[in-house]
Parts: sequence; C-alpha cells; structure tokens
Amino acid sequence: MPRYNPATVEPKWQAFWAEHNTFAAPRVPAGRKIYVLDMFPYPSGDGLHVGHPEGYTATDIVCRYQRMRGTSVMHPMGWDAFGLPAEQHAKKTGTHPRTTTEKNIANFRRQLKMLGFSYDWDRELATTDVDYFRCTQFIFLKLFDTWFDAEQQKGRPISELPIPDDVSEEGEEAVRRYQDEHRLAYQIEAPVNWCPELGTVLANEEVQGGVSERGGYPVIRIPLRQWMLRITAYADRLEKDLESLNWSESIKALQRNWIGRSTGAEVDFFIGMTPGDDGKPDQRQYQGWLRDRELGGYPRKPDLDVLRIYTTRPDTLFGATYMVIAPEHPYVARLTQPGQADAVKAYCEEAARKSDLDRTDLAKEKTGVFTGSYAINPVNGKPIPIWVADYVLISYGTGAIMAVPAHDTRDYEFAAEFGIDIVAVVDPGEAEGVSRDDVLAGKQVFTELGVAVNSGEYDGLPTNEFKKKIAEDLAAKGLGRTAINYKLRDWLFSRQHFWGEPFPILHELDADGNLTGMVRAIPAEELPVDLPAEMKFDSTHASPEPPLEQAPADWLYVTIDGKKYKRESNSMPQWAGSCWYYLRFLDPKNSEALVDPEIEKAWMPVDLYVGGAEHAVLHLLYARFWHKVLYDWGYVSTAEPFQKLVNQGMILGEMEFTGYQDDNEQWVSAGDVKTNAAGQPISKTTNDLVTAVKVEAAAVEKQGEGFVLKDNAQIRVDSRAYKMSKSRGNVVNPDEVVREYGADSLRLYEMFMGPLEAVKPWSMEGVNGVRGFLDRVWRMIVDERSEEMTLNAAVQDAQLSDEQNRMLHKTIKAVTEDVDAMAFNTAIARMMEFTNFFLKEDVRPRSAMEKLVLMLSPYAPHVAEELWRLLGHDDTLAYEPWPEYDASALVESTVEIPVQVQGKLRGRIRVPVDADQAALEAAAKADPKVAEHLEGKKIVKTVVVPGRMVNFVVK
RNA sequence: GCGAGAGUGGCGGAAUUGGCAGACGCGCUGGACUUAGGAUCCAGUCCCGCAAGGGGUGCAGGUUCAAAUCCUGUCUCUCGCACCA
Repeated sequence: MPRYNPATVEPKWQAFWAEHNTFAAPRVPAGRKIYVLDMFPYPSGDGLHVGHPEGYTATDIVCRYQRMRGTSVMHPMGWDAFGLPAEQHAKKTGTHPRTTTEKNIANFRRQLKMLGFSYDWDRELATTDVDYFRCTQFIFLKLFDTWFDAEQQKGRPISELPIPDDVSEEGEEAVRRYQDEHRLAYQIEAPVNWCPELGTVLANEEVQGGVSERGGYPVIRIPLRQWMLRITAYADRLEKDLESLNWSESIKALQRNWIGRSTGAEVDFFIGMTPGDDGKPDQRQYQGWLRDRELGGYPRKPDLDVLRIYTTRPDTLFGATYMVIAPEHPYVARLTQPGQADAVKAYCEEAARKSDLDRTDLAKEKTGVFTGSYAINPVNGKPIPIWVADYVLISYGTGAIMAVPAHDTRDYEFAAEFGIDIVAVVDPGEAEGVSRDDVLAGKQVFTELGVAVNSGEYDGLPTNEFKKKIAEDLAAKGLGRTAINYKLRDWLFSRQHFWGEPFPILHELDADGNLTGMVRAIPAEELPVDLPAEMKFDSTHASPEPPLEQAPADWLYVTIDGKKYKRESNSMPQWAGSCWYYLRFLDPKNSEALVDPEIEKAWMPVDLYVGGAEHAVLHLLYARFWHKVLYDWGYVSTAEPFQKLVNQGMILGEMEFTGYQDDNEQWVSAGDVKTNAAGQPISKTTNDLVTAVKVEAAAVEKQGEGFVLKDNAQIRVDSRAYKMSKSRGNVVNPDEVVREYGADSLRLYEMFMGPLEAVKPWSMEGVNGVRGFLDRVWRMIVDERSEEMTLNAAVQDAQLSDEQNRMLHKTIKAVTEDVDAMAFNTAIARMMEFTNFFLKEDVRPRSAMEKLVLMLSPYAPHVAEELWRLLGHDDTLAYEPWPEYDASALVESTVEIPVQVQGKLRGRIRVPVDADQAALEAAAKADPKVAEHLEGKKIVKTVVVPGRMVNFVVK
C-alpha cells in the first residue's frame, strides 16, 4: 500500500505538531534569535489565495531551517480583521461584522494549518480583538499626547510644549487650543474624498486618478471634520533612517519618492495691504517694506502684505514673469480686483466642484484666470501679474508659486496659453536636446542646469552657485530663506465606518448640545472604548456622516462631572491595527503594557519581514512612523521596526493565448489590434471593436518573436499571463491544489517557480512536476510494494562511496548557501539532482537519506517527518541539527577542463585538479580535436587559467 | 514625462569577482513494461545541417585571448509616481 499519500500524511503531522506544541516560541530567546514576520492577511470571505502561501512558505522555510541551526525563532500569525467588506456585508444581510469576521478568520486559520506552517499559534491575534484595539487606542492617546520638537527632531509630551506668552495671556482655553494645534493627532475641517458608492471617505492614497483604488468608483471632494496624524513631522527621519535598513533599493526608492523631499527656497513677494486701482502695490510702501525686512529679518509666518512662495530654482527669480496661487489659497478674494471678481469666483467654484479625476483629466490644457493684482519681484522691483490656476496645489509648499515660463514646463505651457512674457535667464550652452537660440529667445523651455543670463549682477554664475548665493543674499535682506518641502502629506486618519477602532475621544457639548470644538481624551486606564453592542445596519448610507452617529444614545453620549460629551463617531482606518501588531505578537496577553520591555528588547527588531509589494509605501511608512513615536516615548528600543524586508512577487494566472475576431468572426492579427481610450481592443485599420478570444495552446505555434495560429500563420495571437481575478476566471484555489497534490507539493511548487521576488505565472503542470519529485523521494526511501511502511531494500547502513559522498556534501553545501540567500528555487533543484542520482544507486546509505530528509524538511515538512520516522526516529525532526558539509569530501582528483581555439570550444581534457599551466597546455595540445584546429596555424598566445580553461589564439 | 526593475529554448527558470550558455522542472518525441495509462522506467530535446560545421542570451556597436555577464547607444515589457513648483 504505502504509496506517497499526502492526504493521510499531512493531517497526521499537523495534529502531532499541535499536540506537542512543537513550534512554541520561548518568552525570551535563548542565545541567537530571529524574528520572522509575515504580513498578516485580511481574512476575506474568499479565503486564501495562492499568493498568500508564497511569502508564508518562504518565511516558514527560513524558520524551520533556523530552528535546526539552534536559533530561537519567533514566527507568529494573526489577522488584519477590520475592513469594509464585512461592514458592507452587514448592510446587505444584517449580519454583524464581528460574526462575518470570525467566520472568515476560522476559514483562513483552517487553510493556513492545512499548509503546515510552523507558527506559534498561541500568539495568534486579530486587530478586532477588543483587548488588541484597547492597545491601539492607547497608542492613539500617545499620538494625541505628543508634539514634535523640530529642534530635537523628536516627539515629546504635550505637557512640555512651550506656550508663547501671548497665548497664555489669553487664558486656559487658548492654551488648550494651542496645544491641540500642535498634537501629532489633530482635527481639521478639510475637503475629503467622499466616495458615494463605497459610502466612505478615502485617504488620498486610496484615490488613484480621481477614482477609488478599490472598485474604481468616482470620488468627490466635500468638507468634513477629520482626524489627521502629523506624519510629515517625521518625514526627515523616515527618509534618513531608510539608509540603515536592509531593504531592496527599489522599495527604498519608492518610499523616498513618496516622501518626496526637495530643497529650495521660500521667497516673499510684496503685494501690499491695499493695491492701487491698477492692481499694483504702491512703490513707496514697497520701499518701506524692503527697509523693514532688512532690519527685522524674514518672519516665520508671512504677513498679510506678502505672497510667500516656494521654489527649488531661486536662481530663476529674474525670469519670474507672473505668479500663480491655488484656487483654495486664502488670499484669492483679497487679491481679486472688482473687474475680475466674477471670473475668479466662477473659476474657483468650478475648481472646487471638480473631482481629482477632472483635474487630472484636464491636465493637458492649462486653465487659469487673472486676479487683476500684481506682486513685486523682490530681485528687480518689477510688478508681475498674479493668476489663479488649478495647476498649483494648495497642499504643497505655500500654495503659491512664482512662474518662470522659460525654465519650467508647466509655466511655459501656461504662459503660451495666455500670452504671458517668457524671459530666459538660464543659458543652456551646449546642452543636449535643446536649441540654445530658441531657449534664449523664449521659444523653447529649458529646465536643466546652465549659466545665468539676464540676472543682473548674477550673470555668468552656474546654476548651483547661483542658488547658493541668492539664498544667502535673500536671507540677508530678510526676503527669503532656504526651505525643505515634502510631497508626503499628513495622514487622514478617520473613516466613516462602523467596523473600525473607535477613537478614545470625547467632544465637549454646550448647553444646547452643540459641539464646542474642545475635546477630551479618555484616560488610558478606562480603555477600551468598545463598539456599541446594539447596532442597526442600514443598507443605504447616502451621506458621509459616520454610521456611529446612529449608535444608541447611551453609547454616544457620556456625562462626566455633570458635563455632557459626545463620543467621536469616526473610526480609525484599517492601517491602524497593522501599524504595531509585530509588537503585540511578542507579548499578546499582557494587560499592563503594549509589550513587556524585557521581551521587546530581547526580540526586536523584526529580522525578516516578507509581504507583497503593494504595501511598499503605505503600511510600511505608517508602521515606521508609529514605531518612531513609540521610540521617542521609550516604549520600544529600536529606531526602526523591520530590519530586512523582502517583497514576494505576484503570482499570475496560467499563461493564456488570446486572438482577436471582428464582427464576422474573422480573425484579426494581434499586430493590427490596439486599445482605444476606454481600454477596449479595436482594429488599427478600421477602428472597429474586435473581440478577444481565448485560444488553446495546442492551436498556436511560435513564429519569430511571437505566436501565430497553426491554421493561419498570418494571424498573430497575444501570449501572456494575467493577474488572477474572479472576472477572468483564472483564480487558483489552494484548497483544490492541496486536495489534488498535497500541501507539501503546493509549498514546494511555489518555491520552485522562480525567485521569490519575481512575478511568475502559475502552472498546474508545474505542481504535478514537483509532486513527481516528492513521489521519487518517497520511492527512494520507502518500499512501495510492501503492505507495511518499510524501508526500501536499497536503504542500508552502509558506507558512502566516494562519489556518493561527494554528491551528498555538494548538495548540503549548495542547499545551505541557497537557503541563506533565500534562493529556494535552486535549493530545490539541487535536491532533485541528489534524488536523481541516488535513485540510480543500488545501495542508498541510510545516513545520506537522513540528511536529504532533513534538508527537505523546511520545504516539505509533512513528508519529511514521515520519512524521518521510517528511518528510525521517534521524535519530530524540527530541532534536529542541520547537516554540515565536509569541504574535503568535495575535492575530486581530476577535473574536466574546456579547451578553446580562438575563443571557440574545441575539446575537453581531463586533468589532475592540481595540474599546472605547462601540464594543462600540453594536455590541451594533445587533444586530437584541438590538434586538428591548431594544425598549420601559428600559436600567437596561450591563455591558461588553472582549474578553469585553456584558450589558444592562433594566426 | 519622472523613478525602479526586467528582456536567455515551446514554457517556468539556471549560470554575474568576464571563463564549457541552457542546471532543475514542465512540455514534447521515441522506446520499455502493461488489459489499460494522466502510473513507472529508459533515451532524446537551443536553432540550421545527413554530417563536418555554422549560428545563438531583445537589437546595433565597443572593450577583451574570452561577454548572458563590462561599456555606449537603442527598442520592448512590467511596476510605481504623476501639474509636488
């Protein structure tokens, strides 16, 4: 009977591991430690996807390998369980989100256990656990209780915030408001991205090109009171500390790009308090202002009589021929002259109505309107017109720019559109790709570095020197200062969901029951703030108002010391729970602290963090931000949470061939098909829609660069693998794969497909292939013809032959080096070679078989345990020492060396390993094939690399 | 447009201090065993060629005794960002 049958072997060992608590992690490590973390999944109703086990298998291999090397391993798993789908399900069916969530978690847990991962399940947690979000709320209180000291670059308790005298003179309420303005968690009334379809407000990051990232629904902007987290305060540290991390350069680049640090200068342009009838500031006032600035210096906050701008190119100040302020800029109304009022008002209203989608869509053509007012360019005293245009964003820099059309593409387009002067102030010289004459004539835009012209005393300065010089000069005159800006925005931290962590915040009510604008934090010892138990779920949610506004009054309203309060009804975003779960895993049941400091110190940081690249920016940036705040408070001992990060590549569906047919079901070659604006395939010649038709692999053949129909070689077909999706019907279900081939085969296949970080197409035949390998390993060791589990007769307590020994140690060396490099695909290939070799051996020494089983066990743990037992061991192999290789066993007495003539391979010679140059050369010349090619030629040069190759250069 | 990464057989991929291109697996071809085969085993499988030989790592150049690997240019694809002043 005993053919390899994963359906019996796998559940048996899963039960064994659970019963013996095989993978329990110690409270603190004994000796060397490794903390290996998977990005915990959102337990969706669809269950596990084959993408999940890819990263999970990789980390599981590392953990099992490290246990065998005597390392203390922390390897936990949990659930990122808050999220919109459960709430939408509740709206449809009335089922409480917690019920749905628990059901989904149970399914995920079953699936993960089915795959044999060596998690310490006693540490399991879900972000929806009340005890867990009690701690999440605690961290929020800390964020609320922190201000960022820019001097020290550190978060500090709000009680240490210095209060300016003029504020403290105004009284206690003013002080509280001042503090509230400086907290890391603060509230604003801001236009938010309301998505009616999803019934929620989205973060900027969740809106892609004006539509929701999930679902692609339209998003409109409406004002709402929101909680924000001041992540921008930590931008500098978040960027700088990337350097210390063992992350791929591409992920670091993504984060740097997202943070988007730029250095430049802020400059104040004088506009005056009351412009003249012509819209221009009074020259005498301007002169007075210049003198005041020279004496008083550059103020921290701009006065009302200036327009403050940010530029990365202060060297182009002389070329600024107009200015632009964003439609939302607070000065818009003030700067609008009566004659322009209607036009400006209309323009701003339209801009406000526009969704981000519209703004992006219309990006091709610049729009704007003149305010009628002018500002004075501080370098030459010239008045320049101020425009309102939506290509300037209120959320970046100061929301206002100086426009230099000659040297900025956007300004150039705008100036061309509206006929504004273009003055070149940077001479491109011999720079490539531009015509110097055209640039100097204002007919072509030039945005690179060059040499200053038309810039008064600065003429002749190279761009970089000019930048430095003018920044100093402006600072000396009190007109500007060097400044740093970030693309990163503060984090919109509230959501209009029921199914999220409630904020531990109360809003003060006045006698009429209206919000006073003052808030009060719930003390840490009174946490958690649980969600209301009784809750009705509406199927319609047509307003952006949070569902918790409909919560029972006894939850929503609180009276403390006779004062009435209303609970915050927003909830936290899903990101909140995933910001710190790696800490809670270390000490999941601690009721006193987030994590015991002794335990935290012993296990942190996470040594290996594996997950999808889709979290390269947001999750990782948010978690790093929280970690740094906790670090500033002394709750954690490391500046960064995740030392090494690896992103597994996406697994695509099976490779597909796609042909195209027109309305008459006639084939259209893929070369004649393009996509239209709506993304549909159309014919290049007729522009008619064509239909994509799936073509079987058997019906196509390779021709040249691509594939064509076998029946009609004129018709090219597309060949590619697509992202798995329900709509495409190419989703692979892990349950089915396990049923058909077993968990070990699934694990092995996912690792064998290719490098962990690469994007790879699925292939069911490939799974079958690795299953064949496991079958061969089984037959190599087990006697299949026997009814009992019996060793194959070839497995004997015998000495290894030299060749067997070499094979064994070669394999140990390669597999060990590969797992250290996380090159699992080649490690598996080496074990396949080992198996192919020993299957041909009549005697398979037991010790060699045991070592293979140990090496295979991280990849295919169930079958390995089963074989280990058959080989005569009573206990799990999880803590057996990892095989060591013997370098002396690798040495061969002779080696085959290629011989080239003119760089072309002409023969191979077998020589002693230590053959010297002369011996190699002689042996090479003696080879008949080589001799043939040398005959009648003169040897000009002989290259001999001992142990590697010989090359003759002849004439 | 900007940034990052990648182009190697029919397919997934291996080989990177420059040194035998195609490890390993799939698929395919032929054979053995068999009532049967989607089991197993054996042999073959980069392309052209009967062979000798020639060609070959997206394309075009270059460096070198020797290039998938280094340099220059170029094309294509994937991912991310996208009016960030």
